[in-house]
Amino acid sequence: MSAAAARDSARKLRAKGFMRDIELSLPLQLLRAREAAMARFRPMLRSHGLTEQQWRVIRVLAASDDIDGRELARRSLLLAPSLTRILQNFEGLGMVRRGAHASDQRRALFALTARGRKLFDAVAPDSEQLYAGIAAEFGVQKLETLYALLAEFSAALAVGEGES
Amino acid sequence: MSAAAARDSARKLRAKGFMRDIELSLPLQLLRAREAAMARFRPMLRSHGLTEQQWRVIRVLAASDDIDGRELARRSLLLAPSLTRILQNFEGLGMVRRGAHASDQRRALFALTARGRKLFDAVAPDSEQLYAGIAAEFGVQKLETLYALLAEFSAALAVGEGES
DNA sequence: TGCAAGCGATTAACATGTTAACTATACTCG
DNA sequence: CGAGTATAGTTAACATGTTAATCGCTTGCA
Repeated sequence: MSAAAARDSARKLRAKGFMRDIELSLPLQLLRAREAAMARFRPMLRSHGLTEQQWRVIRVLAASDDIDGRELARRSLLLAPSLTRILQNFEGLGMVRRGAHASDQRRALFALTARGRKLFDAVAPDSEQLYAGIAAEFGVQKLETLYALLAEFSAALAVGEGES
Repeated sequence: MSAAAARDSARKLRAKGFMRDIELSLPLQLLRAREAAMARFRPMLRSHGLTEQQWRVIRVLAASDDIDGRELARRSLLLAPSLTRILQNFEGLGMVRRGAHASDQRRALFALTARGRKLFDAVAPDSEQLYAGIAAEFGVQKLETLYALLAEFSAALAVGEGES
C-alpha cells in the first residue's frame, strides 16, 4: 500500500459515515471499463463523422430490414428522445428512410438507405479491427467470462422490475 | 431459440457484411449492466434532488478533506467541463466551498460545507441499502468476480494509452 | 532572465441523457 | 358505440458528454 493510499484510507476512517469506498461502486466500475473501451472507438468513429450513439443506431439498422422505433430503441439502448433526434438527423442526411407501419399508424418503420449502408460498410471493418485488438489484449477467454457475468447481472436485476 | 430470434439470425446472415452481432458489443453490454444498476439508484437520488454525477462528486468530496479539481475529476470519473458546471452549481447552493492552493495558483481546492455533508449523510444510507439489495440478488461472490474482471479489463486497456 | 511549452481550469458549441408533458392512434370493456 | 386507458413518438427543459479553444499560471531550459 502506497503512502498516499494509506493516507486516503485514514481519511475515510475518520469520515463521519461508514460508506464503502467509491472504488466499490459498481456503476462507477462499469463506467470505467466502458470508458477504457470507448477511448479506442471514439476517435475512429469521429473520423467517420459519427458519435457512439449514432453508430449504435446504424449497426442495428444494418441488421434489420425494417424496424420500428420501439425495437430500435431497445436494441440500440437509447431513450426515445435521443433516438428521435438521431433519426431526424439521419433522415436529413439521407442515411435513413422512414416508412409507415401497415396496421398501426402510431408506429414508424426505419431502414438504412444506400448511403447509410455505404457508411456502415466503411466503418464496420475499423470497428472489427479495434474489437479484435481489445479481445487480444484482454484475452478471449476472460472476455467471454466477462460477457457472461454482465449478462447474468443484467438479467438478475431485471427480474421484477416492472412492479409499482 | 425462439422463432423471433431465429428470424433475427437469418436476417443477420443475409446482411451484407460479417459484423458480429451487436449483442457482442462490449461497450453496449457494459452500458446495459450499468443501466440495470442505475435504474435503481436514479429514483432515490432524484428524491434527494441529485443526479448521478452530482452524487459521485459528493461521495468523493465526503472522503477527501481538501481535493483539487484534477484529482476530483479523476476519482469521480467526470470530464473537466462537466465538473466545472457541477461545482459551480454546488457553490451556488452552498454545498461546496472553494479554496486556493498554497503553491499553485492554477489549482482550486474543494471541500464539502456543513450543508453538503448533511446531504451526504442523508443520501448515503439509502445508497448503501440499494447496493446491499443488488449484492444480495446477484450474489456477493459473483459480484466480487465481476469487480475483479472489470478492474483487470480497465487495467489491460490502459496500458500504453499515453502514446502518440 | 526570458520565453516556449505544458498544465489546470474554464468557456463554447453541439450531441446525448433524463424526466415530464403532449399528440395521435390503438385498445378495452361496459 | 364510446369513455377511459394504454402505447408510439415527439417536444420541451435542463444536466451531462465530448471536443476544441482560451486564459492564466508554472516549469524547463537556453
